[in-house]
Amino acid sequence: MELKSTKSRNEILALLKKQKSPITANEIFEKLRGKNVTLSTIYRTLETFSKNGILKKEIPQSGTAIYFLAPEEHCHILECKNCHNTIKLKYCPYDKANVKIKKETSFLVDEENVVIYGLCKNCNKKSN
Amino acid sequence: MELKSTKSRNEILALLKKQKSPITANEIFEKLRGKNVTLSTIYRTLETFSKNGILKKEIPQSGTAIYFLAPEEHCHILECKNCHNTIKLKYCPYDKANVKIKKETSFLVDEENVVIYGLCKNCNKKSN
DNA sequence: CCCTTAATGCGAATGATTTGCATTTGCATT
DNA sequence: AATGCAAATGCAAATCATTCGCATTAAGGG
Repeated sequence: MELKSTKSRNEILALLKKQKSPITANEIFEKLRGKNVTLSTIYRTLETFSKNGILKKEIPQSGTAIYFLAPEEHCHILECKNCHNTIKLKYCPYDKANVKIKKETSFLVDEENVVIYGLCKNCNKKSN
Repeated sequence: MELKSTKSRNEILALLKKQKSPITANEIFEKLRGKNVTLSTIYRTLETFSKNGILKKEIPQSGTAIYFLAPEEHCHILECKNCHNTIKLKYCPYDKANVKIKKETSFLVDEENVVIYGLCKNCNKKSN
């Protein structure tokens, strides 16, 4: 009997569900202003949800953790560093490469990062 | 006339050169105890070196930045999450996959992370 | 040797995240 | 509906990594 249903948790989960791209704890805090949810509660909830496999937590190069609903099965999200739009890949683009690495070096790659950063079609054009 | 040669910088660079695996600012600080190098100097030096392409800085899932000598050309380092030994790959295992992604989605993957985490041969055995 | 500017030391500030502790609340049980 | 207890929350203080301000020092070109 762990994981009680509380107002804060429901708010946070609902927000994450309608969220298209990964979000930080502080952004959640901002978006829930007026709903009386503390930052520490947010952090604790995100931690709990992550441990229970409901959410995925990642630390991008900015250094600030981002959270998003854990995908049902292993897949990847392409996130544009510029506009933050995302594209969900239905397959793992690197699995074959990882098998090759395993064969050559016996090293088992940990496919830990679901989010792959780069530039989407639009932003790539602009930046040229 | 930028980038002066100073005692601190030489110490830090020398350390990084004999370092087999990526290291944090604080670890550098520990290893240079007695050499009179301040943490802020270390951070500033690492920043400077990174900007000048001498070092590469990455933020792994632990959230604490790691630094290492910038590889001459694009390549990858396999780092064991358990024993921290590293294997340097001479090629980029993911470049073909990234070309495929580009073709399919027009998304240009940013090959930002040089370090790939996982388990080496030995540690993989033990963990089973 | 002098001068300008970058580099350093030190401590304080920052930002993200965690923690201690008292209080509240969910929820299973009377 | 009342009770009990562990889990959840709020709040403020603590922690950790990193950055900054500012006075002092030292590189290295002239």
